[in-house]
Amino acid sequence: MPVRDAEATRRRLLAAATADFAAHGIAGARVDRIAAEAGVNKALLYSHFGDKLGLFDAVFRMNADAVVEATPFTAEDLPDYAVRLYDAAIARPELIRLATWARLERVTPGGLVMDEAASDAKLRAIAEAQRTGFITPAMEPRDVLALVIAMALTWSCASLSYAAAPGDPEADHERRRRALSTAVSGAFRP
Amino acid sequence: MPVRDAEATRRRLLAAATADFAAHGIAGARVDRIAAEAGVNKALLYSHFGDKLGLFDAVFRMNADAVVEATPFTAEDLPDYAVRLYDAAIARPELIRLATWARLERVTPGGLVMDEAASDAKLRAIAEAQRTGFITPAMEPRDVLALVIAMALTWSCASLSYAAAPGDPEADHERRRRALSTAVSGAFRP
DNA sequence: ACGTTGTAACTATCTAGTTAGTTACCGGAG
DNA sequence: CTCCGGTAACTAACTAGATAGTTACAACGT
Repeated sequence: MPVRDAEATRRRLLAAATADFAAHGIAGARVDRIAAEAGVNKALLYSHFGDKLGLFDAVFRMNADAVVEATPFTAEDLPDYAVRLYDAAIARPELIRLATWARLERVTPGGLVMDEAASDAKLRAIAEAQRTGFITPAMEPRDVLALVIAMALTWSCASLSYAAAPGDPEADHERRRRALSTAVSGAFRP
Repeated sequence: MPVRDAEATRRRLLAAATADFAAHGIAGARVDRIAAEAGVNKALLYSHFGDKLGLFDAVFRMNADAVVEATPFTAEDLPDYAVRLYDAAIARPELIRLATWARLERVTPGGLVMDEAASDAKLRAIAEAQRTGFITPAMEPRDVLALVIAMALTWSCASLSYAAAPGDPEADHERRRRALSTAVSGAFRP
């Protein structure tokens, strides 16, 4: 590999920035700390990303795409989708933190993580599952989707009720998965 | 009223600090801005609250107590409790934001808003409602409570799925209340 | 030779927290 | 009633360090 590699530099910056923004938020993150952690000169960071906000947006977009692609949506089996989302949120808390910072410090209302296309596809799948009797037709698809996601993130690191600790015994996780599955199953039964 | 009133000064500081912390978080809030907004000298702020974190903790405790007392818990009617919590979250988004900042920047795992006593009382009420057949005994009370709260906050300003806008038409709120009520009702049915 | 990649040092501004001193209030002595 | 002294409430100005962003210049590779 070459001594000079703009692409690799960019990746190192994004990795360091992801960690720092997830830990401290936009206002709390430090540009010098990120550059030092990445082993990159600060001026180089600015030439790549413009400013601190530009760096945050790049970090957020990258990670939001990753998480959406990582957990495929199954409208005809919402409990399973919820459980997989629970696992993803526990396994990668920094993504949840990043999204929460973005919500608080950047975009105020509306959708956040998913783009229009990803969201639309899920909504259509829910409508179809309502027609075929997997999901109650008593709610609008967008409310079904929002509720399932909220339920899956009940114990996430940004939860206002009760956040799971990283070192919780597997039995706790298993108990929550069962509770979540039961609750989702009942909540949207036709 | 006296020209000098330490208690009134304290209240003005807490009010200004609540607004600033809710808007910008701990790292983003500015001590000078808070003092100026309250019309209080900065040194006075420090004599009252020690430092920035001390001020935040005072602000958070005050508001957390207020919200817990404002929405009484009814284990035998969880859908109604959820709807009242939804309304509270929409009406006072700054409380939700404050709690979310606290979660991200201060306490990492475990409970957040409620103290031991308030939480215990709710958990016992849920256990009782499980015995009397209002709530499924298939889940532990703590999971029931966490899930209900998470569901009620599905559209709150800190939601990762879809945040309600302040100016949403009443029809949207009504639609969400019905969806929430239906979902909660189904999720914990025995 | 020349654009891309990289660096060290710098600046202007901001920020939490402090200090040394001033003013209103209040209870008691005269 | 009024003067006095102590104390609590309050203030202007300051400090030391941090912070985002810039500049002028050097080295690499092709």
